[in-house]
Amino acid sequence: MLNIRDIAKLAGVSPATVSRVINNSANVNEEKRQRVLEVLEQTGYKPNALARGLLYNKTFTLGVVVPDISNINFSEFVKGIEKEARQNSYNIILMTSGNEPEREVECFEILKEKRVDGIIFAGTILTDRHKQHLDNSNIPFVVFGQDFEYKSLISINLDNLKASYDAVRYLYSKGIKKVAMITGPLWDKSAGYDRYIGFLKASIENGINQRDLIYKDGDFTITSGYENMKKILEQDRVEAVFAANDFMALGAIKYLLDNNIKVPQDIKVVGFDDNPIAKIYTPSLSTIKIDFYNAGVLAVKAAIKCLDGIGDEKRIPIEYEIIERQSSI
Amino acid sequence: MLNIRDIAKLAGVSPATVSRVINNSANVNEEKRQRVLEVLEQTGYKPNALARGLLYNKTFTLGVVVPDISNINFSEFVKGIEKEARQNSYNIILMTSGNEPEREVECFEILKEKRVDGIIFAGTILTDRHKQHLDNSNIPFVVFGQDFEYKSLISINLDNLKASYDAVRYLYSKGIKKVAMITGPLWDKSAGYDRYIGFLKASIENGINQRDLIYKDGDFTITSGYENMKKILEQDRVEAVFAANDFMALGAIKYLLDNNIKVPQDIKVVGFDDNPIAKIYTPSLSTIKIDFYNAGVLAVKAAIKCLDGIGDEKRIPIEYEIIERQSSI
DNA sequence: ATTAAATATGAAAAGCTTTTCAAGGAGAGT
DNA sequence: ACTCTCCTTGAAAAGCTTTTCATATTTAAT
Repeated sequence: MLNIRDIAKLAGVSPATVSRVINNSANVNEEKRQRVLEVLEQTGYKPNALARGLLYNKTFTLGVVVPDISNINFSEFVKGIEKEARQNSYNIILMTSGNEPEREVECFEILKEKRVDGIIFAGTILTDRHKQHLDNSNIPFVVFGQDFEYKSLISINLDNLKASYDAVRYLYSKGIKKVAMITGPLWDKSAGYDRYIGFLKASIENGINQRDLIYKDGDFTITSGYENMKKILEQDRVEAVFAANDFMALGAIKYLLDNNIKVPQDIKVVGFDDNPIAKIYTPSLSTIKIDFYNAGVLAVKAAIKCLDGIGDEKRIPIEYEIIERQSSI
Repeated sequence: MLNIRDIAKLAGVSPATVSRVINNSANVNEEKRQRVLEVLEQTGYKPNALARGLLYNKTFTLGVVVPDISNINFSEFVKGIEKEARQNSYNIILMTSGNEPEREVECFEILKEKRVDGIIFAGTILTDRHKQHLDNSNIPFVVFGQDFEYKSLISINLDNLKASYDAVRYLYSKGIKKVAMITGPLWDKSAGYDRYIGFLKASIENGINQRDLIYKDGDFTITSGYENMKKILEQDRVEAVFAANDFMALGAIKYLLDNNIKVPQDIKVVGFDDNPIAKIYTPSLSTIKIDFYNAGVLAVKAAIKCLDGIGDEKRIPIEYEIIERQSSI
């Protein structure tokens, strides 16, 4: 591949002059300028971003670490990131972690080697190894998903507790006596846990005794929604079910339909996430919609502001919205 | 951020020695080695990949250009790419083109600047500007989606015509008299066009007169499936509908159910893509499953082989499979 | 016509790592 | 004791671009 010396030789000028033409950084004799432009055009020469990055100590690259890009939430998130990054002439290096803390830290180290200007990380937990890495790194960090407080971390997060609380309150407001829940795994500080607590709070506020509450913990899969719905019905005849994500809600509906229980007439169902399926399914599924695309945009904006040294918001909230569809009317 | 000179100073050795320790490239006095390792550990130093890349003329980075990452097909594709790249210690720079040729070429130019080792491109058309770029670039190129023949391009593609032909034949084999189709946009050489031709071929082979064939062109959205199903029924009472993708198939089913037409008893429906929704929907949707994840894996394998100078397959086929579900039983 | 100012241009250094080359030191063999 | 090897180690160059600095040339001004 050609370098700037080659171009200079072809145009009969010095590398400095070529650089000046490319970057419009100083006056160049018009005739020479034309000669250089012509050579650039003919050769399709592009300056080596590695050399530039080395010089400026800046790569115009952001690292993005998500658990799984094929999850629609994260692909929307990444889409927002890519769009906003592009508009600010940044590119993104995309890495997936499978939600494994070890691999997450591995990603950080590789991104550090590649000298990305910032890292956007969708993760659930901050282990000591994460923190150790952060301590040794001065790369701006934006964390999405959990409400982390650690040094100069910027965190973008959804108030899962409140969103879940609102969803359950919405069901009670329809005159439901008792709402059951299919939760996600209840790790401390996880999104699934907060959603469960929101459910708890709303239920207690509606006069349900905590002992009488019905909830089963699933694992966010359709199958677990199906099976936990079964378990719930074996235990009690409830009027509404709130699931910690849409897949489990759809699994639950599937079980109900398979057993000739009408949704929403007999049992109302509300999910969480607004998966594209929610809209299409019959009956369409009421759910909490989170704008992951916008979250991605905000993450990039925060990262760029941080590395440009302007602005210093540390906590950025994500908007959500209850979408009412057939499953809970 | 620290550089290798700083580490050398801290450990009381020369940069060369630090380099030797990091890369295990030569014998180093054990005592010094320990000192260096200790400093590395304490500082969390990582060598600058830009400098390395400059030296070796190699970045261990692949460029990936897809139309839209939030499309499940492409996110599966990218997932496969990322996994296989990682296993070969490559990273990926992800860019989205929105299927706009101008932006695609823009992406190529940025990726060239960043000196990626190879480019994987999911696109539909090869304009003159694409070709001009390719002529000026010696970066290995893997194109996914269309059967491109241009210089040293490697192309990974699905035989859309044959897949569609098989799907329609499958419907006729069920004793259907006439199959209607909801096509995608019929640009020349596009996937949508090939799927239409496959439908044509299978229909003619089953004795349908081309004049009597019913097909409506949609735009791959659910809405267009819904509306085109209506148009088809206004024209003729068909027994089966083949849609060029699952979204349109689901839109069609929705229209049928809304109008009390039973699927599959009254009308059978087959889609294309095996969108995750296809499996979950009631009735579940028969479709053509394409392994996009594996396509991504193969793309990376081909790219790496090419840039390592081993192997030189130019055409790599993608496997597909008819998945029979409730909508066509 | 002469000096000051402005314009244009190239050489060189910086940014960071790796590898080659040369040299120093230690150990072994005669 | 001397020479030959082998092992260690550091200096320096290469990879590419940009910017500063100094030089050369032209223009303007007196």
